Amino acid sequence: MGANGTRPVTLQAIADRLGLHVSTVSRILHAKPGQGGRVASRGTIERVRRLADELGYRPNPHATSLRTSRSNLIGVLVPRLSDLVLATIYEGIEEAAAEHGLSTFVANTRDNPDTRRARTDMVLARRVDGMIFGDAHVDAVFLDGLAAGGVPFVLVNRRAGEHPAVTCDDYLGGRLVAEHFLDLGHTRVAVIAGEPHASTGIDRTAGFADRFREAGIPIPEHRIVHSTFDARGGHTAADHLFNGPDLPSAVFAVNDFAAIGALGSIRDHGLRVAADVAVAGFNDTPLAVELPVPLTSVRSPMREMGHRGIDLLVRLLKGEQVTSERLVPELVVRASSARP
Amino acid sequence: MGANGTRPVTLQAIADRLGLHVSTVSRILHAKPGQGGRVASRGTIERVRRLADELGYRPNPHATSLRTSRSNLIGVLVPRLSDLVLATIYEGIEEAAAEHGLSTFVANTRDNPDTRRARTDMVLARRVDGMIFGDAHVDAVFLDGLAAGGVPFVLVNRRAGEHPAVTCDDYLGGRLVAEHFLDLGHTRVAVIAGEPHASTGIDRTAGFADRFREAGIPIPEHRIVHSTFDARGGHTAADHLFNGPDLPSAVFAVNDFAAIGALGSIRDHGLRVAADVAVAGFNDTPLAVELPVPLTSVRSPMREMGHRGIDLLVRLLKGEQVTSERLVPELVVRASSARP
DNA sequence: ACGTTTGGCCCAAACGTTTGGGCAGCGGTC
DNA sequence: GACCGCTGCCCAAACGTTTGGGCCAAACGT
Repeated sequence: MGANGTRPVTLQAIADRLGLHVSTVSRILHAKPGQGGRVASRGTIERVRRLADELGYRPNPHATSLRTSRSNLIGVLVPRLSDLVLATIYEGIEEAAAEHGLSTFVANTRDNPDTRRARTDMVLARRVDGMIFGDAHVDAVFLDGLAAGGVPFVLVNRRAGEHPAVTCDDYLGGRLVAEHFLDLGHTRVAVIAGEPHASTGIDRTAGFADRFREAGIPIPEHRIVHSTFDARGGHTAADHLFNGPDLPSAVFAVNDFAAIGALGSIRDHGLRVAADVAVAGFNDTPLAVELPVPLTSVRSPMREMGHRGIDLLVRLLKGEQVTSERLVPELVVRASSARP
Repeated sequence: MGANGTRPVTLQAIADRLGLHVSTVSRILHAKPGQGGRVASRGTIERVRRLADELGYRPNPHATSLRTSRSNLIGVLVPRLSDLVLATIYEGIEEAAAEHGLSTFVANTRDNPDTRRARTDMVLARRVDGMIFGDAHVDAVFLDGLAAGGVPFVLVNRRAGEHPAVTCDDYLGGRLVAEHFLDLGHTRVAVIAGEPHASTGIDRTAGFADRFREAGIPIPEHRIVHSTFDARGGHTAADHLFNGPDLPSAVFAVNDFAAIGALGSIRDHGLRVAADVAVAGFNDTPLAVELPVPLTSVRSPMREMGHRGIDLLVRLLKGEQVTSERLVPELVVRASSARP
C-alpha cells in the first residue's frame, strides 16, 4: 500500500520499461535458479532481474492466489495464545512456516466449540491452503467433519482420532513422573488432570495411573481431579484435594501452570512443598526453575512440535501420505520433589 | 480448497442459476442492509440471498483484494508471543479485529532489528492494510522510515517518537510502586529495569526514580540494572544486585516475569521475600497471585490495549486524525511487599 | 400523447498474475 | 533447398470481484 508512496510496481511495469511481454517477465522472475530449460536469453534474464529489484518488485499475492488458487497461507487454531505452551508451539510453527515461504494466520478458540467453528470458518474463508489445530478435542467429530470436507490439516500438541498429529509422548511423560514418585516411596498420590477433552491431560494421567497400578498401587478416583490448564484451575483442583480427609503426599499436575496454582493452594493450606507434599508439573516452562521451590517437570519439545507440525502439513499438501509423530519427553527433577 | 470437495461457489455460479448478471448478484450481496437506494427488486434480492447461503457462498478474498486493493488484513509484530504480556495484548487485538471484519497476521521479531525488518517486509508483501507494532524501540528510526513510506500503523504497549500509540501509563505505574515502597519506609531500593530500548521499562523506571528523588532519596545508578523481560533475565539482574555489598531492601522489577526471576535469585541468596526484601512486579499476570509468596504488582489493562490499538488503527485507516492513548494502571499490593 | 424520471438490470473493463500455445528466425542435417 | 529442432519471445485467456456507465421498460407529469 503506501498512501503517499508510489503505486506498487507490477510485472507490467517492468515489461513495459524493457519492451518485453509481461509473460516473459513472469517466467524469468519465477524460474527457480535450479530449474531445467532456460526461459530467456542470458542478457534478458539479467536485465529483468536487475530492474526488478532496482524497482523493488513484490509480486501481488492476491493476484497470484487468484490465478493459482493457492494462497501459501496456513491457518492455525489454538485454545489461547496466552497459554505459554501454545504460544511456544506457535513460535515453532511460525519459524518453520517462514522457512517454507508460508505465512500463518492464528486465532484463539478458547477451547470453545462455537468460537472454534466461527474462527475456522473465518480462516477457511481466507482460503488458506491448510490448517493446524492445537486445540483438538478427543471426540473428533468436528475434525472428522472438516476432513470429510477435504480440508487438509494436522494437529499439534493434542491428538484426536486418526488425524495426523504431532504430539509429545504424553503417556510416557506420565509414566516418568510415576516412576519418580515411586522411587521416592510415595503411595498416596494425586493427579491434577487438566481438561477431560484434551488428549494431553488424558494421556499423561493414564501413563501415570498405569504405572502406579502396575506397582500395585491403584489411584482412587477421588484423587484424580480435572482442571483448566492455568494457575487458577490448578489452585481450585488442589483445594479439592487438600480440603478432603485423604491428603496426598505427592501431586502430579499435568501442566506447569496448574502446578503453580497447586503451589498456591498448598501454601494456603499451611503445607510446605516437598517437605509435606511433592509436586511435579509438565512442560518444563522457563518459570519452573525460578520458583522459590524449583518445580520438577517433564520437558516437552514444544517449539519442535511446531516445526514438525508444519513439516507434516507441507508433506500433506504435496499429497504425500503422512503419519503421526510422537516426540519424546524428559523428566527434570528439582526441589519440589526432593526426597523428604 | 477442498481436495475432494466441490469447487467453491462463485458469484458467476449464482448468477447463472438465477439468470442474472454477475454484477447484479455482487451488488445485492454487497449492499449493507442499512444502505440507501435499493439495488434490485425485492424478489430478486430475496432469491439471490437465499441461493447464496443455500450454496454457502464465500466471497473469494483474493479476488476482492485484487480488485479493491484492500485486503482487510492487519499485520501485527511482537517481540515474542511466548511473552504472556504480548500474547494477552494480541488476544485483545484479535478480538477487536474480528469485530471489524479484519484478520490479523502476527509475527515474532524477538526484538531483533534484522528479524523485525524481515518480518515487516514479509507482512507488507502480503499487502496488509495496516500494521500494529508491539515491539517498538524508543529510537524510532525504523518506524520513522516506515511512516515516511506511507505505511499506516499504530503502536501498542511501547511508545516511540510521535507515532500513535496505546500504552499503559507506565510512568504513573512506576510512581505507584515508589509511593508504596516509601509508605513501607524503604530507603535502599533497586530497580530491575528491563531492556533499555523499551519505553515500558524506561518509563516505569523513571516514574519510580522520580518519586524517590522527590522524597529526597535519589536512587544510585548501580541499583538500577537492565535485564531482559523474562524470568532468567530477572534472575541475572537480581544476582547482580545481591552479589554487591549494598543490599537493597526492596526491589521493583518492571515486569512480573523478571520479578519471578528475582524471587529465584533471592531464594538462592538465602534471603526471604518480604521479610528480608520486598518485591514488586508489573502487569499483574495471573501467576502473581499464585506464587508461594503472592507478588505485589501493577495491573495494566493488557487486553484492553489490544482493543484500543485496533480501534486506533481502524480510525487511522479511515483517514481520521488520531492521537495516542494512555491507559491507567492500578497497584495491587500482596504479601511480597508486606510490612516487615 | 409526449417528454422525463425512475427502477431494474446488463456490459465490460479492470485488478496482477500464470500458463498452454503459438510463431518467427536461426543453425544444422540430409 | 526442404526439413527439423532450437531459442527467445509474444498472445490471450483465465482466476473472481467491483464499479462506472448504459439501456430498456414502466411509471409519471402535464
